Amino acid sequence: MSSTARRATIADVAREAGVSTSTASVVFSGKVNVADATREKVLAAAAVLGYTGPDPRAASLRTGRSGIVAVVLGGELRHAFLDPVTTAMMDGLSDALAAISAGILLLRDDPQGDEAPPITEAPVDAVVLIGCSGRTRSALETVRQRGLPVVVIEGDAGEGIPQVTLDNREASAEMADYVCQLGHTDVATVTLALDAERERAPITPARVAAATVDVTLDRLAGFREIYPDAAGVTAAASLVDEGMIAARTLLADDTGSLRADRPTAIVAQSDLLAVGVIRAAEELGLRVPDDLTVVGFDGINADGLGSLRLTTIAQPAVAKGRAAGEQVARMLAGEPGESVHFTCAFREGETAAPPAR
Amino acid sequence: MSSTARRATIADVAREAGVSTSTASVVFSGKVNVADATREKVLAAAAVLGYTGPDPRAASLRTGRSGIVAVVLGGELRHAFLDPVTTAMMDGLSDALAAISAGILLLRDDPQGDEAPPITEAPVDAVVLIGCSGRTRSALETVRQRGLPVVVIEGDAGEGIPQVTLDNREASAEMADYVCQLGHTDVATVTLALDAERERAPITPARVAAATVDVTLDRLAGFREIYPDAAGVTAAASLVDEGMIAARTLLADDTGSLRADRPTAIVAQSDLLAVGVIRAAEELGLRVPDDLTVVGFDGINADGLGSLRLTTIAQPAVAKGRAAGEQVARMLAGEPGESVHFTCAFREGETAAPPAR
DNA sequence: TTGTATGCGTTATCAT
DNA sequence: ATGATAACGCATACAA
Repeated sequence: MSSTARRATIADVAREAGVSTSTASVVFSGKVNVADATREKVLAAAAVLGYTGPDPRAASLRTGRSGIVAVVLGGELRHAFLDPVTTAMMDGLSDALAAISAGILLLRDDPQGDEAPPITEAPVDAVVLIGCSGRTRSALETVRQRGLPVVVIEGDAGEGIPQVTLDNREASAEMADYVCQLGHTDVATVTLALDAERERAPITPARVAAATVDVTLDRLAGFREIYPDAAGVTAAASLVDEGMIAARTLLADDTGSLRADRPTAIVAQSDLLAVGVIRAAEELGLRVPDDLTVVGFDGINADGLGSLRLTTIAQPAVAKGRAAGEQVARMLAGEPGESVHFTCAFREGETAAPPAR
Repeated sequence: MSSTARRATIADVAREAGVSTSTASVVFSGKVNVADATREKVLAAAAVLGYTGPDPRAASLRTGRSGIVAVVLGGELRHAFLDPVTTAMMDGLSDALAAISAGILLLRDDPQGDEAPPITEAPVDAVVLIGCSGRTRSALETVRQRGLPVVVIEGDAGEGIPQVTLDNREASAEMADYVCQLGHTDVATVTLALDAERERAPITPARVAAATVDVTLDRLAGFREIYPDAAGVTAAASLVDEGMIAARTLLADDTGSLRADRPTAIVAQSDLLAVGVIRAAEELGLRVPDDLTVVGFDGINADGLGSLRLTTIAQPAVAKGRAAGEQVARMLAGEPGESVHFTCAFREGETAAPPAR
């Protein structure tokens, strides 16, 4: 606990051991052969001085590598942990990054006061963006100029940046078509947030025009291919509670009683939202799917539905994360990064049926 | 894209601007007053050269700070993301760390091949350990010798390391006592993992003696205060599926039919496990709480129970995470860290009742 | 196999 | 308000 004494450096160790600093350095990095005798000497000296290995800060300045990959998440970190799709992607990502033994630095997207964006101040080797808003773009520009590899999951980061994408539009259209085939003409949608404001409100052309979240727009566009004029509401986040709030505005009036003009089907942009919609519908006395068809998106095997299985579109979330990690690994190895495209799969459940009326 | 050209450094910028490097540096750090005119010159030069601000690696070597706090999680990262208690703690932690604008570096506990432990090679300012096994101890020693602040959540890291603790034993005893008061004499427990092996097996004195996970041991000890001889099974992780597996071994025989000597109550060490126990019990034709009392631990408002509310012990998980973050902040500010102790609160639900027999 | 020399890009101290 | 200088601690090219 001699806190005043300067910590021992590799130079100290070398001196103590009676060797040169480069020899001592090599003992710890193990990149060059060292005679057993000298190694012992160095290790002994290190033990004496309480030297615990190279300082990561100095090493990273020297080598230009920190072994850290930043993952920038849109919205608050707490949402990230609460969203099953995000956790699944993190799962795949951490798996792929473990292969190059890189750590994951969690960074948030938001402004965080008036300070410089954290990405620009963190010693990272690469950056993975997950569903980030336009606000991140400028910080991203900085990162790119520094020559760091960048991969984007579900978003367009501009020219030459490898993306991991999903066929959101096509899959959404397929789902809407399924609902249409069932005979529904009166359909509404509950979407994810349109922008960083995350406002809960009916969808209007003006709001769509000003939207910045591609996922939301793409899924909405697919839905609109089949139902161009359908009503919709935006949720503030992909949460069960948000689905409930949205559903109430679609199904009931201000007094809480069912509206006569309520839709016979609701297409939610996420499974969590769909679960919320179902829960709210049941609270209002509607049976699913008899009185109301509800479909989701993601395929996360949501809990909380009792024995009902949600009709949804399954996306390969873990694979997306892994793909992003693999591209980072490639780029770090000097190879060019490539965009990777994934497709969803329709998954029939028990929450959709022909309309009663 | 002039990839061959060396990236501009602050020295280049200074030269271009016709000022000294220290002046240029100060323009970017903003720590000292600079004449507006010179600032403009420097910024202009930076723009010309495509200089995007100080290199974080060099800055962190110089200042000794990287703005990164490592969070070491026991077990696989994927489990961490799947465990509601962990995500709640991360939530509180990220909140507290945001206050000092530190990023969170996710590190796993496990051996990770034969390489050096990642903590020792990452440029971090502090370390938070969450439920780590003894294996981490040695790596931790290294970190401590480097003088980095360390805080441990639910675990003993030794001498002088601030801990964030929970009254696991007392709370478990309280819960066991509640079950006892209901009249149950035939009670079994489903525990969390005893060690890093995470074996699913009946609890034996030998296994307990060799156990390394304090949380499991403490909760078990509290339970044993009331039911010293009760049977128990360990689960591999805090997951619904694990609870189901454990429950089947307690309630049914190899052929899948109910055992005559089955318990009338099962005390699970986590809510997720309890949900699994309930699900398995229902599959076996038992009604909860009429035929079987099931209680949990954590208070996470688990989904998947239908309208049934779980009788459990609620722990302040978010507060625990926040407390850890606050201690890190304190220690980084030079003040001594303190251990913080939290207590749980019994929460009555609808999954416990007197035994039928 | 070991040693010598140099620079990675900053920022802090001190003087001006 | 600005500038000169010295570390920060290490890893590598090259020589011996």
